Amino acid sequence: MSASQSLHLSVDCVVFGYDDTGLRVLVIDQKGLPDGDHDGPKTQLPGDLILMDEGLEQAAERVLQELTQLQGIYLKQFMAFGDPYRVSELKDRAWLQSVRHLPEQRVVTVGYYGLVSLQDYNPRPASFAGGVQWLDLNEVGPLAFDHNAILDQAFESLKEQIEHHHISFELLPKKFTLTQLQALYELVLERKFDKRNFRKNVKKMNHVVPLDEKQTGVMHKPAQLFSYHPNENSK
Amino acid sequence: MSASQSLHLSVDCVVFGYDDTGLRVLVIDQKGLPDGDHDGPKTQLPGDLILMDEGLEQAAERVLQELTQLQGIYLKQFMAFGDPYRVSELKDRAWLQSVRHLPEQRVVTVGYYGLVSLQDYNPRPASFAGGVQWLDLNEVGPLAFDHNAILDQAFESLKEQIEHHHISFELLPKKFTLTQLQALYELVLERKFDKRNFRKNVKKMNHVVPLDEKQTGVMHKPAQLFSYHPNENSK
DNA sequence: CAAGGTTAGTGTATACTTTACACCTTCGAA
DNA sequence: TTCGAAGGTGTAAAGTATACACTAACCTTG
Repeated sequence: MSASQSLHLSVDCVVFGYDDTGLRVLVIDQKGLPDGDHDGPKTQLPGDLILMDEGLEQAAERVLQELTQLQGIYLKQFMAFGDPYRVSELKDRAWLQSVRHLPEQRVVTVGYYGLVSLQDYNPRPASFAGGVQWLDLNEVGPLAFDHNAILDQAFESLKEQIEHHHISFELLPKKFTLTQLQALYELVLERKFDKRNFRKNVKKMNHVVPLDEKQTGVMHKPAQLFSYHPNENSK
Repeated sequence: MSASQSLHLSVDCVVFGYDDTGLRVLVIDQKGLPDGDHDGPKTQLPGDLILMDEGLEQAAERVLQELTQLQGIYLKQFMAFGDPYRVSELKDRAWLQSVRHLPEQRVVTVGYYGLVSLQDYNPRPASFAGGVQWLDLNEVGPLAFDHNAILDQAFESLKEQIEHHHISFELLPKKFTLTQLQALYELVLERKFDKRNFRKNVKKMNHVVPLDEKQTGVMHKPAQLFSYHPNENSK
């Protein structure tokens, strides 16, 4: 019954970044791939095997830090992916052989999605060896392994969570305008909102508080800035 | 970087069963425990290591079948649990030593919750070697490992899912009354509903269809029976 | 410095949804 | 026949969601 196993466990991170130009996902190049005779995809989600003494979320944090320099961002587990052959497709062989001791080994992965404001964080992706890119969500090409499926699932989870939990603010700068907030909701939920109705709803939320400050450097009427205060529950 | 690992992966199942007496969870005795000098908990959620060539959901199905005879029930993955020390507590040592080759080994587990109608399925739990019990949700004592936390998380997920997906019917007999449906919602969501309003809402759902049949054998006005038809979407 | 471009910001009327609430019906048992 | 027990039904009032159009404030350019 308790069969002897030998499999690996990894975490993969789907990091969503937002700024006024849209919603993006962080991908990394598969470094160490010998140039030449491979035509499979060369990008993947940041992920790696977990270490023996670290927890899952801890592993996700470490992997992100190591591969992308990102630190301290919101992370949430959304699903484990354990198809026995998820890393065995032909297209992925070359890279695994160049990187793993046991490239044939089954790998189960736990997916985390991360949220980050591209404006506040400015994570200068290209600073690290091995390219790091922010791809527009609608222009993500084929990724390694089952990473396209993992990405889709992450986006589904984000959609479900954003309406019921206060996570949208993780994607926005600390000080944001209501137009930014609305645009974010429209991108994630893939539908439009009426400006006046949207603002009416926001004003009912006591965790979104107006600041004594306005936008600067814009060539139009500057907008009021708001910020997120998690514990403004009563009042 | 791609650290050599040696850890095990398991699935654990939180099977919720419902009948007119309430909502229950399936637990099993830790069989093979030497009697005597252990005073830790003796029950746990059904779960086991996954086999090398099976998927996660497949493993959950197999484990349930092996340990509890249950087959073909609704199963949904809800979370992976990977604390490095989740199976290392003192209370759990004795059992692991009696069952595993490598009792000290770290085990990451993927949680599935299952739903079953106790009335239709009648899974005669005690029929299998090693006790299988349906515990009332409010009377679950301490379980092995982190299984109480896993159970709590499963129940949270159930609450979130039941409102937006058509899973309540998995807990009900094929033919059910609106009172049964309402009682189920009240148990899961831990709040009361107004009978008339509840029924108004149900009647808007075209996937709940009335049958030409009534309850029998009750000592009061017999209720209309309904059943669930997944694909009654338009009309 | 005036005009034009651009986004910010605001209120009301209507449709829809949610809530609160009480009485008669139908069966089996006594 | 009566009684106990759950089944089944409608309406009014409150609250929520939707649709919709104009003025305000800043920057830029001529």
